[in-house]
Amino acid sequence: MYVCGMKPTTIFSQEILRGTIKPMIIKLITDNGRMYGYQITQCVRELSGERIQITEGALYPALHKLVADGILRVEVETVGNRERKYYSIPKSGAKAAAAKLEETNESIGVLVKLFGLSLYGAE
Amino acid sequence: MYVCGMKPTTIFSQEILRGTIKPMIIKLITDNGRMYGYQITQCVRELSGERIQITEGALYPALHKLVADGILRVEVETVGNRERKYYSIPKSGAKAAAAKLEETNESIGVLVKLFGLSLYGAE
DNA sequence: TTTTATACATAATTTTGTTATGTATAAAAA
DNA sequence: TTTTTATACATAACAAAATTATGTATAAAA
Repeated sequence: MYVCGMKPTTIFSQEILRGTIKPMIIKLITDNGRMYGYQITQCVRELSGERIQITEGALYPALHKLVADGILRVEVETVGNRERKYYSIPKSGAKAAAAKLEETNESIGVLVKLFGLSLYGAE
Repeated sequence: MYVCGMKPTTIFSQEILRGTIKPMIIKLITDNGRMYGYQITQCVRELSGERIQITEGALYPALHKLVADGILRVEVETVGNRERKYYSIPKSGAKAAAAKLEETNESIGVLVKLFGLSLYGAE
């Protein structure tokens, strides 16, 4: 599980992340079925080895945009006494979500090539 | 050599590129010794399989910023009757340039991991 | 009882890009 | 021969997408 309080120990370029937040959200929800906003930030934080902290100012507008675009659907639930907004991918958004991920994967592949890294399985 | 007029045939996310222009410039100049602006745009275009077209509005401010930061040095040359500004990495900027590339590589590595791709040689 | 964590949200500002515009030379196409 | 395309630089207006700051509210831990 996620352990809080750890500080990033390695260098990381926040700027590279510009444009990756929405794809990341789609990726996580594709993999996990449904997630709520705060959970997404913690999940990304953990998966990135404490390197990426998605800020609220970026997260919530991104989620709202994805819902407006029909790629995500939202369901409100009250847990304890607190509100949670669970996001998932509706059938009607599955195709767009998959296309976005495909596009993102290819773009990362191009970056990998340009910077001289090697992507396992790439031609 | 570069052949003009080809149109991108594959999907590509321009947004993913946000933040990658300066690292790309550093990478290309590190590899090639010295380059001028227009040459950089064509090189990136070719290496990316016609997917990435760096616009002048992004390129020149980025180059000027890198010079201002001491990471690049510029030398003006007249070729034919036209001006070229060659950029290279001065000894005094080598460390910062290498650090920036290292940071970029690690960031791309994190993206690769988050999106479930595999980087050859990664642990 | 104060701080930290959870959970949402928006407004002001900054960063970083695109699009449009500008100057100028050289080569290719109509 | 004239127009278009390519080369080569640059900046200004605008848009997108982030950070930072602020706000509300509950729950748990220090």
